Amino acid sequence: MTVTRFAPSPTGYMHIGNLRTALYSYLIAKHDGGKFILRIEDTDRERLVEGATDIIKSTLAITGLNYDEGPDIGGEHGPYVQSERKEIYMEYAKKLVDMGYAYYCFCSKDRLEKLHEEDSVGGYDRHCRNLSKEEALKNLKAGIPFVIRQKMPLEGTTSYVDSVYGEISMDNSELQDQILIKADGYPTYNFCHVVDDYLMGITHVVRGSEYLTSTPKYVLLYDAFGWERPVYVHLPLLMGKNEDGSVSKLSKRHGAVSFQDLVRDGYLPEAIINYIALLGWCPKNSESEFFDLDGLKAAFTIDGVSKSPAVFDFDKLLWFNGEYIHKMDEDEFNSVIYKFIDKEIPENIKRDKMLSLLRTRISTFKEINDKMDFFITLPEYDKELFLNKKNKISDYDIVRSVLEEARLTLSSLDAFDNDTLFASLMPIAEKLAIKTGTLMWCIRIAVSGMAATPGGATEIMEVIGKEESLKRIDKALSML
RNA sequence: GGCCCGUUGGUCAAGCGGUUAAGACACGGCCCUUUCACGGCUGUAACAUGGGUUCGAUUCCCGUACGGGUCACCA
Repeated sequence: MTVTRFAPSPTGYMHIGNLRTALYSYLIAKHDGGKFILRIEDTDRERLVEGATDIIKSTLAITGLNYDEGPDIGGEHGPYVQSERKEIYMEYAKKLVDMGYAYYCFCSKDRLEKLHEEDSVGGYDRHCRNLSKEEALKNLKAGIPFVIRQKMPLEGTTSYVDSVYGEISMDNSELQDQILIKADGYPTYNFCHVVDDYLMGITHVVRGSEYLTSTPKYVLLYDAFGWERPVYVHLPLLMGKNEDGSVSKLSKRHGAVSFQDLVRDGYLPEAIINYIALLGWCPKNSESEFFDLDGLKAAFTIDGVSKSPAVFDFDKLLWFNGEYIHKMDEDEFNSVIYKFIDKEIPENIKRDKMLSLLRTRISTFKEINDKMDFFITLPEYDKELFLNKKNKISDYDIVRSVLEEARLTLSSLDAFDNDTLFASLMPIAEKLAIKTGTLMWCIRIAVSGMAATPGGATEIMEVIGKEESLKRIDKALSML
């Protein structure tokens, strides 16, 4: 059975690149009807951020990436938080020492720093690699702080097969004797993820391609223990476009790059998932770009994963989001949008009508505020706005005639819905011998103060009501 | 700098030895229309570069350039 995991570090918010990794990991498991595990990698006690785990869990819950095993819900391979598994790692590290694949190192941090200064290339000089057992034991007994390092082969090469990048080979001389257990007794990522992946039965290790060159070290660990190596699936990185046109790893300076930022800005989780699924992966035989989670589960295969880094395109996300919003039904939309409306809506305004006008014209929920402003208060505008070449309005005489006629008609109306308004106003066009467009243009400008509006003149009037409509027409008349 | 990986329009990308080199976003035009949006139609725009291999290379191999990643008691 395919078993994958998402193993984030609780160091803050949920970066969109992390989310994509989680998504792909989930999809690889679920495409095969396998299991998806959540594991919290909190061995860096200094970078720990309170609440970060909750953000991870809530993000997975909101996006529907439900895990079969993990913190809270448990499972047969628990615990799922690495800090609670501390002893396990030490046990395995000692095993490695006994087998000759690792060793105790008593070098102080000061010594290492000095080493680093002297040798600009960096790296550890393997000072303690050949310490005798007796010496090591003596140091241990004396209570000298230690770390445990992996003993890399000095010669030869190590290679493995990645399922997206193919065979990766590294000269063993490139491999540092990396630290497995830190001086504080906690394991490093380099070690504990291998132990956990093995213990938890992970069959496919899915992660960003920044691990491509360190994986030989992990593979060596599997080999040392005699464990079967997992399938590696390294993902191309997500990039952001810089102002100067260059690209670099997607980060905060590129804008809203966390899931919660995006949600706060009015993006739909479904749209975010749909968009990032397509960043670095392409379905086979695709006719549509729209996928919900079930669709992705069915379509996702590793051979569709791309090797080259992908630039995160906010424009396309925006488009996706708009499409998702436009597809929502009104009730659904209305139940979500109120959270984003940050101003009072006056009594005279027909709220539902206004929202339905706006719904198909926004791409994020947040846009609702700016777009509904003119309903609430008439913007300042110049009377030149009435002049319009296409409608053959070149002077204000015709505008005045239209508005005076419209005012007369409107003030006698009882019903003020779109159909009634349209039917009542149309005769004016005939009377003044002008086109519908010309007629409505004048009225729309008067009641909106804008050249481009959501909805036509009569729709806008229905929303703002009779009194306000007349007031705005009077205002226009007084300007002319 | 060493090592690893990558390179198809501005962006995401299909392609996997012979194609008029798809499609989507963005951009331009036209149509629809009481403006805008939606929708429909349409246009501009790409195989980094030099060598091979081959009857034939975007596709395979090598070099170069460019881009990215990595060289932590971070993950």
